[in-house]
Amino acid sequence: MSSEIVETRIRILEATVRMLEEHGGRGVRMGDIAKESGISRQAVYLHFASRAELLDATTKYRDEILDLDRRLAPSRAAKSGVERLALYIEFWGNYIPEIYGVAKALLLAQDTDEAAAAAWQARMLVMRDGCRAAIDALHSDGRLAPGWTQKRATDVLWTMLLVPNWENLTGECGWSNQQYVRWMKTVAERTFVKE
Amino acid sequence: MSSEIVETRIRILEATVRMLEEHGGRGVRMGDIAKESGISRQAVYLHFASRAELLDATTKYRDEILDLDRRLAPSRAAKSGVERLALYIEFWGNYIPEIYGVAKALLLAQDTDEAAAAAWQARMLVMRDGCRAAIDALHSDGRLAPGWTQKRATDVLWTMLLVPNWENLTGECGWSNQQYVRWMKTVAERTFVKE
DNA sequence: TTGTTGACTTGACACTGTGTCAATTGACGC
DNA sequence: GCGTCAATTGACACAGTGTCAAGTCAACAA
Repeated sequence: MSSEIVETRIRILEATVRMLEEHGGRGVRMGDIAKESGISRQAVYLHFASRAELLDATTKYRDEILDLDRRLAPSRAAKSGVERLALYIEFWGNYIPEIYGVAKALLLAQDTDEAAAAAWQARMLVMRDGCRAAIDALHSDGRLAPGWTQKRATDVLWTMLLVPNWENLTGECGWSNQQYVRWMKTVAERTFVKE
Repeated sequence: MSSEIVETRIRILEATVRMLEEHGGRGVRMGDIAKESGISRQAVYLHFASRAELLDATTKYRDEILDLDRRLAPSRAAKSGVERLALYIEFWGNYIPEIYGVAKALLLAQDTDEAAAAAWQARMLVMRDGCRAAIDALHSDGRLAPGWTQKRATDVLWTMLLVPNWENLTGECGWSNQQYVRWMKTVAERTFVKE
């Protein structure tokens, strides 16, 4: 039955998430994932053509499981640009730690793997859309600080929110995630909001 | 003569810089560097124990050649905290493109190489000192915006200036280096300077 | 002249991880 | 009983780093 195919596929995806989250996205090999799934290494390749494809599928699976859309709803429903900006940063800041392992693996695979780079980039462009929407809302309210074009402000907000920055602040600098969210909001407000 | 040893060593370092800058730090192998230096791959290992050691030595060599100290002088001589902050961002923003190839290679090697990770981290901690000095100067002047501790402001400034952010803005976002410098100054001033 | 030293060369090899291939097993439906 | 299909097993190609051993070659010294 094809439901068994699906079952194995999902078992692989679950195993991948588990391994990557456990090891912070580093040093997890195809063989490790196979072992964790309870199947042979080659069987993994029956379901995913390459490591990049597996990682890509895993991020999408993770978004589904974590109900990305529901999490995005508050920022989308915001009544002002200022609120939208704050809620988007809050969403993203709380989302990163939940996807960090998988995201990091994809981020690392970028260096050697064309397909992984494309998958990560696509993902980041989706995140950029959220930034753009927040900046646009701010602009519509007439609250975008003088000097910024919408494109330029979006670029900066997007860059600020990139995973390596979260990594540096919560890792190297020892911040809690709550601090990250609070201070990114502060920086974004001081930078982009008029008055 | 030992001057010949030095000559070969420097030839390797020069070749490494050339190759890395030319290829943006990606896909340059020990064999490529050897070929570019006009020696055998094994001869490279007579001078540098590992790829990480070579990359580390190359960044230090690059700093020397580019006269890092002289470049840092203006920000160190600044008469106010506000000026120091601006001059430090200007220094760093103009320095990154000159070391990008080598820096990127070290950054990439981090994933697989413990020693490379340590070398990069040490380098970034030196950069952090510059950030701390700027924030401290701002604080001494009583111009650090309310809400910031010196540590927290340093963390944020440091993170903002990390290479991946420069990479994203000048690469993905298509900014010129001049724009990078100008807008990072703007963000830093709005974020950290009182009034 | 011969001998030593030391940088460098050449070629083989170990190791790791990804991805491929081919032959085989074993369960299930018909 | 027969075909189908997921999965297994084991071998292998490939890339890149790093190691090892034997040999070359020039400079310098007695």
